[in-house]
Amino acid sequence: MKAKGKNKPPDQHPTKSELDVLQVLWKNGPSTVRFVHDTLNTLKDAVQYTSTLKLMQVMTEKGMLSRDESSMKHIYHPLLDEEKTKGSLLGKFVDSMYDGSVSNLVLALLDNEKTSQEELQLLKQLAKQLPKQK
Amino acid sequence: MKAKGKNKPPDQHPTKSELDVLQVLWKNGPSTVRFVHDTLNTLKDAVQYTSTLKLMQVMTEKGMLSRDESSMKHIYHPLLDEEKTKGSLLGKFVDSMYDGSVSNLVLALLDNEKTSQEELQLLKQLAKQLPKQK
DNA sequence: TGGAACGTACGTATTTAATCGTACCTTAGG
DNA sequence: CCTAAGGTACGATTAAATACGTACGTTCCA
Repeated sequence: MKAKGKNKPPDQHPTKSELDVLQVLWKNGPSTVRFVHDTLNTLKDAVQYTSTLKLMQVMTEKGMLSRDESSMKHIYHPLLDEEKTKGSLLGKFVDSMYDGSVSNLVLALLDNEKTSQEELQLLKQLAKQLPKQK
Repeated sequence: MKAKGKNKPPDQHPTKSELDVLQVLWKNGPSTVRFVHDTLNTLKDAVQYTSTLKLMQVMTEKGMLSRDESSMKHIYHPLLDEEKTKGSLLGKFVDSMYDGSVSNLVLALLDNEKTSQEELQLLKQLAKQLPKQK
């Protein structure tokens, strides 16, 4: 037997912490709690192992993850699709921040420090041709 | 006297609800609780007036808003700058969702349903020239 | 003039995310 | 065998965001 989840409706949106866990699984494939925990805490503030364990157990109850319990070290699998999930979150973000207008978002990128010089040049070009704001 | 706030450090990031309030103030200028409440609840799930009132009072304590109490109907002013606040939130979003890569975000927009046909055409053009992912 | 309509003040309940501590298994090695 | 290392299970706690109810003040006009 493998990949045994508590089959609940895989609905709701992940929280910030849950998204962090999902990112690790999407990027590295099904993993143990230990792996996810170590990966996240190399770069972050550091949290107890049991906190990560609990988080992932709760996510499993919520139907976001399933797990393979066949071996002692459980392997967790993401049940949410990366593209769909991110697409949905992006949509919500655009709605609440930019009035649902992708054009507005692109314009905002022009002023954002995350945007590289190279990207900036291209965006400026694009901006000139963008349709009027919704 | 006017615009009296409890002068606290105007730091931290707004929550979802707080952002909603700020959006109304940024868009319409300083307003009463009544106006903000009605504006938000025309389009949303509906919450009690006192909930909005309390939220805005708490935001004032946090230093996100100041208020003019000279008339009975208090007028609330946003203390956070719209561009700076949104820019910061956008940066965090790009970091947690797209590895800090604006290019990745733009690519994601190609598949998002919020993107109009018109915008889509332009984005496709842009995408071809985007720098390699970070 | 009195009461409906509309405001604010404020204590508090509810919910949920996030974090731990502790108890208890399993396994490999000396 | 027995114990240290490393897992899992689970109850409990903390902190913050949300959401109300109730008390009470002001205004205006029927």
